[in-house]
Amino acid sequence: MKRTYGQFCGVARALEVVGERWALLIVRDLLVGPHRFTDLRRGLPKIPTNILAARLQELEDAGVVRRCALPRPANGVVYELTAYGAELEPVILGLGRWGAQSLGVPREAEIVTADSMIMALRTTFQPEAARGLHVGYECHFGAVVINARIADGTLAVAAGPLPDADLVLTATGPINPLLAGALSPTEAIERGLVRITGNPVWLEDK
Amino acid sequence: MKRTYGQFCGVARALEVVGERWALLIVRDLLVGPHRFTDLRRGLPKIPTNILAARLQELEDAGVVRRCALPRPANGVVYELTAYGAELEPVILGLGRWGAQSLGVPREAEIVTADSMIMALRTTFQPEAARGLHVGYECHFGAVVINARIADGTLAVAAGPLPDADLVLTATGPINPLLAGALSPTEAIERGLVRITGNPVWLEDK
DNA sequence: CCGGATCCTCGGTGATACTG
DNA sequence: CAGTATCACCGAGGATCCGG
Repeated sequence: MKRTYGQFCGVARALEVVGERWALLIVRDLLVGPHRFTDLRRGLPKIPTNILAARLQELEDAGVVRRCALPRPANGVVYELTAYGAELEPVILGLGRWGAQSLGVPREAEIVTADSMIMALRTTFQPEAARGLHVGYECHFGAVVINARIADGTLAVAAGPLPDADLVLTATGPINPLLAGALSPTEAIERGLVRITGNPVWLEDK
Repeated sequence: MKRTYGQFCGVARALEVVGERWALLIVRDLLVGPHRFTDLRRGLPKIPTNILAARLQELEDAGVVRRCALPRPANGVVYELTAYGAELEPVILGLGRWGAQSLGVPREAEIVTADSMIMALRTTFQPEAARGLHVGYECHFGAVVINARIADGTLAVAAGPLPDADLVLTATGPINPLLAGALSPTEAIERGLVRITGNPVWLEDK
C-alpha cells in the first residue's frame, strides 16, 4: 500500500509515481540513455543503494522504467525508460530550466556529473537557432567532458570527448546564467566564464 | 540545514525547492489565485496542518510564495505565488498532462477539487484552436462547478457557475482521456462521458 | 471560523555493512 | 557488479488544542 494524495488530479497522480525523493533524478539520468545500477549510483553519489533499488522497483511497477538483461559481451542488467517514461522529458527540462535560475555557484562538495550536464545542454537547445547548422562541440566542465553534435536542427549530446570537434568550450566560472538561458554564449565569453578553442565562427547559439 | 542532493544541476536544485511532498500541489492551487490557509487546507484534504504550515514557510523562504495581509474587509492572510513561483506553471501543466494518462477512474475516497479541475482545463487548452473564439462554458464535475471563458485566443478559468454560459457541460463518466487530450470533446459526448446543455455550435475544441 | 502550534506515532530515508 | 540487511533518526501523518 503506497502513499496517495487522495485527489483525482493528473498532477497528484504524477507525483504519486515520480514524486518520491530521487525518482526524477533517476529519470533524468535515464533520459540520457540506458544505465546500469552502478552507473546510476555513480551519477547520484548521495543515494543509498537500498533507496536506488526501491525506486527502480517502483518505477518499473509503474511502467516508467524497464529492466533489461544486457546484450552479449558483458552479463548484467540495464535500466531504460519506457516510452511512457520518456514522455517525462519536457517536464524534466522545464524543471531544470526553472531550477537553473537559482543554481548559483556550486556549493561545497557539490559535484557535476556528465548526465546532468547533458540534460542541461538539451534544456537550452533552441531548434530554430540551429536550423541548417552542422557543428560538433566538445564541452569541459571540470573533469567532465561531453560532446554535442548539431545536425539538421536537432541536437545529440553524449558523454566523452569529440576528437573532430569544431569547437572546444571550457567552463571557467559560474555558468549558471548560461544554462538558464539568461546569457548568450558570446556574452559568457566576454565575462570570462567560458574559454574556447577552435573556430569561433560556430558560435551562433546553442 | 536542509536536505540536498549534492549535485550542481538545475533539476536537483528545483527538486530541493519544490520536490518535497505536497509542495507542487500547493503551487498548483496557488496558480489558480491567492489562497488562504484554510482554502489550501480544503483543497488538500489529506495534508496535515503542520506540514502545510512548514511547506508554506519553506516556499516563502525560497521566494516561491509570498505571504500577504488580506485587503480591507476581512482581516486575514493570503498566500500567493511570486513571479518566480508562477514560472512553474509549464512544469505543473506538463506533469498534469503526463499524470492524466494514468489517471484511470477515481479511487475510493478520492475527491475532485475545483482548483485541480481548473488547472486540468488549462492543461488541455490549445490557443491555436481558440483563435477568434468568444465563448463561456460552465463545467460540472460532481458537486464541483467551474467556469471557463475563451476570448481572443486566451482562456480564463475560475471556480463557480457562469450564469450567462453559452454551454453547460456535465461529466457523467470517466473523463480522464479528455483531460489527457487523447479524446476530443465530440468523441467524449458520443461515448456518454459528458452531457451538454446549450448550443452545441460552440463545441469546437477546448 | 481562521491560522496555526503541539504532541505522538510510524514508516521512509539515509548510512553502513554485508553477500551472491 | 548488483543488490540485500540492519539500524538510527527524522519527517510525514493524525489528532488535539489554542489565541485571535
